[in-house]
Amino acid sequence: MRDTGMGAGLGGESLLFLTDEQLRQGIEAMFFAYRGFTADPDRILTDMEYGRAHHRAVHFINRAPGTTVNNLLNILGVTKQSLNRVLRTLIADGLVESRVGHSDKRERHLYLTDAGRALEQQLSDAQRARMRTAFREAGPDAVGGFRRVLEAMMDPEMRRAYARLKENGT
Amino acid sequence: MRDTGMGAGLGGESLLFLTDEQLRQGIEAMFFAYRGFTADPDRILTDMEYGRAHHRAVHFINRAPGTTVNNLLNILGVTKQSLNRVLRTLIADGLVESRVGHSDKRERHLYLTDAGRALEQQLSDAQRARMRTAFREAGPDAVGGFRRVLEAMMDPEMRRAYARLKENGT
DNA sequence: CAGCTTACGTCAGTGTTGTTGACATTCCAA
DNA sequence: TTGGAATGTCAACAACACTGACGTAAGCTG
Repeated sequence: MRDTGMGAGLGGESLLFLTDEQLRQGIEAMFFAYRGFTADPDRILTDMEYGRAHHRAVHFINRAPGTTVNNLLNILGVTKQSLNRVLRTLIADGLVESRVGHSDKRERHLYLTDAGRALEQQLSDAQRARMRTAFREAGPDAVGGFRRVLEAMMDPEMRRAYARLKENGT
Repeated sequence: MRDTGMGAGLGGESLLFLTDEQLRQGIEAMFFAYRGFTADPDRILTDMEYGRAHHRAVHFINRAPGTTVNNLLNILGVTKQSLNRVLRTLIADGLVESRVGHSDKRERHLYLTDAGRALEQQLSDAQRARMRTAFREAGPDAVGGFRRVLEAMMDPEMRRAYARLKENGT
């Protein structure tokens, strides 16, 4: 762990800091913030035939074009049957394209079509706008802390998936 | 907005900071972290007959004992039909008590029973443990940033609800 | 008091999203 | 080549959200 990196002088203070009340406030902050986080895309999606699951699929396909169903499954943390229902409608509506794997024909590689990219853009614009406002309001210093705490809150497996996507984007 | 509060000297840097890539990473961090955030209570709840909705109800009733149904509705952001289904089972199972209002007899005031408090304790222990570990790992400085960004991400209405609960806990 | 509103509960119907179970196809290795 | 593992699809079901409609009790107001 990185506890030692905090310096000995902070030991007492950090213990004092983590009162039950502070932790409870952190929990509630996560709850309320996540609501805000999903509110804008949700509004857009309900007008269409889609839900939050479609948003997630579109987001990560855009993020890692050519990804396989199995890979997407691990990232999203749902069963393949659940994902498949979503993918089926997205493919039927011409937002996602599924190409049979070249080397392994069992695999399907997923890509956004132009229409899919347009939807992703619309959804992500709304979500990024809120994130941008929040980052600006909280100040540059806060953003690092925000990201560090969130990363530490992830399950190790998800943490690795997150890191892989970060590299992807660079 | 509070943009001006950041000082003129940070303008360029903050603009540089908020690249699309940074924002997308923030979005993905929220997604993965929220999964971790709910994972432990979810595991406990599936063993019982309950779901995440029951957890939320129990959490906020514990947090604001004597709260009314209407108040809880606003905090949770669900329909009364949806909340009622949850409350009905919790009351039937003896985890929540519903008392008719003293001054306004239309209102029902909600309290946890001893059994309800026990469940809340069990769930919140797990969730707080993860939060504590994350806070420790990220360091004391990060916690402030974490909270500031989350608060800025909330809808104004939820922000007020959050602030009210914070005062409650003090 | 009469009529309107508020707070709460409930019944019925629907949609999204998760689950398990069963199955087809493809790959690979014994 | 045969059997097992991996990948993906189809079908049925459960949880939990939603809307809409209705009923009851209590408060408020003219």
